[in-house]
Amino acid sequence: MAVTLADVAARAGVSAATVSRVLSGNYPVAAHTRGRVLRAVEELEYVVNGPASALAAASSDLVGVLVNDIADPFFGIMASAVQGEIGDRKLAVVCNTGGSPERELTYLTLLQRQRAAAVVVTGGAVEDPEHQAALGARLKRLTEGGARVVLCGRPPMRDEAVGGGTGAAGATGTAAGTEPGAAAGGAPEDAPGGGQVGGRGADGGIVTLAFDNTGGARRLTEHLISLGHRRIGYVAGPAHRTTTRHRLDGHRQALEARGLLADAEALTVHGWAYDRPSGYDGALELLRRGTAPTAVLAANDTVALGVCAALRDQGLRVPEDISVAGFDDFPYSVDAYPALTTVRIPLHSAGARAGRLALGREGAPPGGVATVPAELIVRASTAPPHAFR
Amino acid sequence: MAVTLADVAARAGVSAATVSRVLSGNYPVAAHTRGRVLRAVEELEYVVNGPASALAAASSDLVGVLVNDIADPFFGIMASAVQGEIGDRKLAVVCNTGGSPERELTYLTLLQRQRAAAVVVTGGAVEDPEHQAALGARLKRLTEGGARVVLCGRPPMRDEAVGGGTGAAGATGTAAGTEPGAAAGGAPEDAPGGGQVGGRGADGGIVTLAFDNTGGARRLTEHLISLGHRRIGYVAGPAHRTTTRHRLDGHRQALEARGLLADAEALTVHGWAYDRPSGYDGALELLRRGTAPTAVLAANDTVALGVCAALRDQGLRVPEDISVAGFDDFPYSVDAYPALTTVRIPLHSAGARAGRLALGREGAPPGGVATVPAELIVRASTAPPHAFR
DNA sequence: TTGTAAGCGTTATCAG
DNA sequence: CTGATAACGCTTACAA
Repeated sequence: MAVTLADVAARAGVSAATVSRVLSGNYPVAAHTRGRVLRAVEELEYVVNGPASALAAASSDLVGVLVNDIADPFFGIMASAVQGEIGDRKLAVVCNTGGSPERELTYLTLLQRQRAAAVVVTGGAVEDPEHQAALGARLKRLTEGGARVVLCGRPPMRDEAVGGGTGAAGATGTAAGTEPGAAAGGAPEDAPGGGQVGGRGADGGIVTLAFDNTGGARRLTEHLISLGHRRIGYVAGPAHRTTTRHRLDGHRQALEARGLLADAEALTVHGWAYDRPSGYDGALELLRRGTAPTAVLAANDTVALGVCAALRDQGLRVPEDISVAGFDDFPYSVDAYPALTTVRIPLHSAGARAGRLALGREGAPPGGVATVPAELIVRASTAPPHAFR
Repeated sequence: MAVTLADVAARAGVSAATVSRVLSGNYPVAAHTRGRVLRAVEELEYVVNGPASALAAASSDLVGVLVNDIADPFFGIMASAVQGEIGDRKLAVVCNTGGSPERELTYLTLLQRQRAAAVVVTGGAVEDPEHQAALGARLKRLTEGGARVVLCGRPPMRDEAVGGGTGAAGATGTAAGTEPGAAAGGAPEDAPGGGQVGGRGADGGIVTLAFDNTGGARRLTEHLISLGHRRIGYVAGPAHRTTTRHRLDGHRQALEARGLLADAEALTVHGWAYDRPSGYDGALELLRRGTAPTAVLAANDTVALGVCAALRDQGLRVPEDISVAGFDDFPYSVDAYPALTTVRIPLHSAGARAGRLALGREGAPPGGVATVPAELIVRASTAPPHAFR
């Protein structure tokens, strides 16, 4: 485990500096000198010492990607897209937080330690002010250290959390609430307009790609209502997470607009995760609670599959007896039985954009925040309720 | 972007060496000294400089994970399991090779440059001797540099490729062929017994977790034959990949045992990838080729979903008109329509084991090679052909 | 265009 | 148990 720059230099009959310059390629070197150096590199099978060069250059070619679980398609697709953008020159360090706030912080510190060039944090945030503050602090340190930070799939950090910018450039974006459409339904937590981290352009600001979870959920519930459903169950994701709440918010906005909000509470259950068992158990719980709903919304497609399985096991047909809808439009949702009505979020393109943003290959959106649209996809798992047939 | 060890040392009124010792914790330090140091670290929000310590210690805490595509559940599940094992102390660098040999090599070099502590290479290998040689060379360099290398989901490297061990310890394992059961069917390429990289115990040898693709495929085809199928189509994966070939091998072994090998060739098509479109197009192609098969086997579950979709679009019912089976038993395969008959490979536990092996937390299996079993899972997508009903 | 030399921030070896 | 002090291998002004 040897062969260093010096060895190559010796072999090529040049100085170490020259070899370094040839290898990094950002400095003029005579063609024939470069040739000799390159040959020496080949012959010696020289491979740069990453840590050493990172130390000297005060920068590494690592890009951190925080995900809940890389095996979950929601995160897998985004991570894959990020990876696709950063290509061969940078390396993606993916960290499974399992949705744990502590691990999120731990990994952020680990990435800072590695002097990561950028960090992409994917998926919803935990809505604990304390954690938000700690997170903001970590993120701020990261950006101060020169790392680019991109949030993909969660709302922007509040200024308080991330400790204000240099002042001047930190323009308050145009969005009124945490998420588009949030104002309409009046989720109390969404409170004050503004107060978000602005896009300090290409310099160290945090850039956010928020998902329109609220709007998507609203349209989904509107679809169900227009089909004739009045009692709509909801197997939500884990509580205290932005994704869970925003989707619920959208659902409730749609209900409220039709005066259906009254029993929303009784028709909602929270799962422990965005997984199939949560859907299965949630559906059973909903069925247990007296008058059954005519339709069930799930936290996402995976949960919806669990809901369908539970319903099937109870002898109920989907959508004849009860409609089911998911969220996210995972690749396999079209092949499920029945094909899932859902809300598509362009995870791949969002992840790719996050990757470009992380590399600085794309400019930050105005205000540092962009919203990724969510599109209603109607398939076979939703139909009018019995009464309407 | 400052605060170094020296700063902490100054603040705590000790030497840099002491701070280093407190932080790495592997050296006796007086309790109260440690306390002072720790407080200083807190106050200064000190974060170790990873590259610097990696340089000085000649070791990093990065573990490389090579996958075709992290968005593919086959790889996502394994990567997640690896990640789960390495936990917070090591960081997983996941590299999407897209199945490209060049990128595989490139990433291996990149990981060597980072002085990765270990590398886990997942999924099938490309069966090009030239590439195998290049790959062996890279892997050898890696192990020589002290990195642990684990192959998960592909057959062991040949000794030639990886350039023999120190001799003595490189015992030839007990397996006879590249994969268990391979000998029975007589795939010519599987040729000579032995010749594999032995398990040099805990020291730098390459450890392999091979999947029993051949055995699984054989059992799957036997299942179909026992159902009464005689014309079995096969939408295989990309050619020249071990996974593709081993599964095909198993299929053919089963056919040959019943004298059904004759039109196997005409009933086989190769897709471009292990994806849905390949399944869709492959099924169409199969239908186009004259006498339709009564059952179709797919390269994996994702491909099988594509096959089902194509069949459905052609007005054929699965399994009434034609049976379909997949491979891998992805989480959603049970929820597909119809629920997929498939072969389960315990991807999660295999990945977890690979992770432990990579960390040296688990001893290498005898011979350095272990085979992960594959289990036939019969569900609704396979049934007797018309003639047998 | 190329060489020289001073760091970069830790770890590890030796004394004390 | 603690403190100097060399490495570690590369980058980058600064010279030549």
